[in-house]
Amino acid sequence: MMSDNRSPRPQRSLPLAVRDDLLRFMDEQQLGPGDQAPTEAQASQMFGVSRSTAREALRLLEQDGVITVVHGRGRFLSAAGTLRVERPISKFESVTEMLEALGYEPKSAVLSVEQAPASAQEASDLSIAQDDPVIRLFRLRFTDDEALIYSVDVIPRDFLPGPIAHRDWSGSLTTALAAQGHAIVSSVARLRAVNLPREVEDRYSLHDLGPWLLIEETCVSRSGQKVLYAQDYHRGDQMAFNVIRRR
Amino acid sequence: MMSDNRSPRPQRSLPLAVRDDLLRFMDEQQLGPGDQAPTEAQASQMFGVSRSTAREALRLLEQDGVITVVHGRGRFLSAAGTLRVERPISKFESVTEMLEALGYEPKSAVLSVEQAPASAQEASDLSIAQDDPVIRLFRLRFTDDEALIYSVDVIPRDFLPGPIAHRDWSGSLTTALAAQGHAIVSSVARLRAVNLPREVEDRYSLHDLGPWLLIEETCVSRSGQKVLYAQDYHRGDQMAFNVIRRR
DNA sequence: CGGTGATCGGTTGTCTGACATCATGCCCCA
DNA sequence: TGGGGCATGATGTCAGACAACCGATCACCG
Repeated sequence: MMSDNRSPRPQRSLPLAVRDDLLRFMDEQQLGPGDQAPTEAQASQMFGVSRSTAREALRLLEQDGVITVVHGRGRFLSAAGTLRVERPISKFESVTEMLEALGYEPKSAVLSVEQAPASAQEASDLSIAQDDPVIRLFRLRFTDDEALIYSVDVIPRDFLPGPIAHRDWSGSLTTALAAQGHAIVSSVARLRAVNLPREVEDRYSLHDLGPWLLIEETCVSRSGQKVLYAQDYHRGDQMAFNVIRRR
Repeated sequence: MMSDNRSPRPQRSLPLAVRDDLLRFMDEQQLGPGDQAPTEAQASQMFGVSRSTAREALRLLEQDGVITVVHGRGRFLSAAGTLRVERPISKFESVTEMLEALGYEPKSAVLSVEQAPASAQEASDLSIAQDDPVIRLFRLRFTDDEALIYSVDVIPRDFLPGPIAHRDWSGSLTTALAAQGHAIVSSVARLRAVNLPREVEDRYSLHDLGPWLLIEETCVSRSGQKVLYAQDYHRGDQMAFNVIRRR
């Protein structure tokens, strides 16, 4: 029997901790697709939590596609659990975080910053009024003199107060927004294969770098506001993205 | 107060029904981002279910990014609810299904079919032994004489028995596999922006169609077997993919 | 008068126990 | 031997209670 030595730091919620315990347990037991996962009763006893909490933990596993539930029978390992994928795109992370996870030391060149009234497109994407002031930030991420990402970020002016001239824009926008109480918790993104816009190619000498993967992303803060609209052009020969798909 | 006229048709689970009721309710009330959603107590009373069920329904909404929960305060609408995401890529669908959902009438040209020993790459991707026999299927999807997708499908021979010469390869591979008891339930995909391989461009006259979005996808069946390795090249100017991201 | 800590009402998180519903396999009987 | 009822074990739902947390109010004290 396993002890519930989880007393010192709940920190994250109990169900999350139990979920991880369950994952560890099933990993140790070398369970494969089709095998039965611990039942609610077993899980609650194994880890010393109530059935509700155990049930919640199992539901988290179901949400991740690790198990599927059959009423009256039990829960069973699904095939998706065997597919481990690192950094799925469905997990939000900032460009900075992503590059660091890839082992790059992300350097960032600020091409320009400006404050301007929102275009119709931007206003629509950010659910603000047209001509509301926004900050537009053009940057180039690179490593070892190799361009990796050309990005355009649009932020409603209110979310990032203070003079734009004296801020260090080379750092992470998401942490800057988080410092203002607008931590990003989710986003909706759209992926397309494109060429870099001609004028960008010309202005920054980014010719002949092949196709780019454009990610247009609207980011939502914890309070439910759209705080950032980003267009990130990723070098196709350098960057790739993984995703788990389920029926 | 709302009545619980849900007696005749449970059908789908109770929490799912309550979730939809909640969505309708919040829509009628014209709640916007930042507004508070019904509490667990309110929801359980409104729809005549226990608090556990109401809680579960609210959790489903949270899972969809419609609301965010704050311990001790309540649940609040997120702007993500206003961003409706059609056909998120995390939801598995076959190329045929996708094209139909886009309103295309997918026509499919079989460029070639062959049986051959698996390459090292293919063997690794499909977790089979090198030189195990596989079927290789090269196709072009198009509509109105416009090429949309160039695809290469690799299937271990065992999963699709019978003579390969007399099969209609223009239909959906996933349904063919499902008919053999190998229905695809999940997959791992990798997205990249690329140019079409030179020899493919030349052979099929696919020049000057701009960048392509390459999706390399390993599909697994319910029993956990890897039954299909697909490379789908999507025309960048025609196809785009959406995804919801969460921290 | 102003700051500060206690208290309270509201909300989500967790626990306990019970019953309903569903799926399966066994046993008994016709 | 075949079939139906039933025991068993699993998830689904219900009810009630208490804990943890947050925000606002209010009384107290310097």
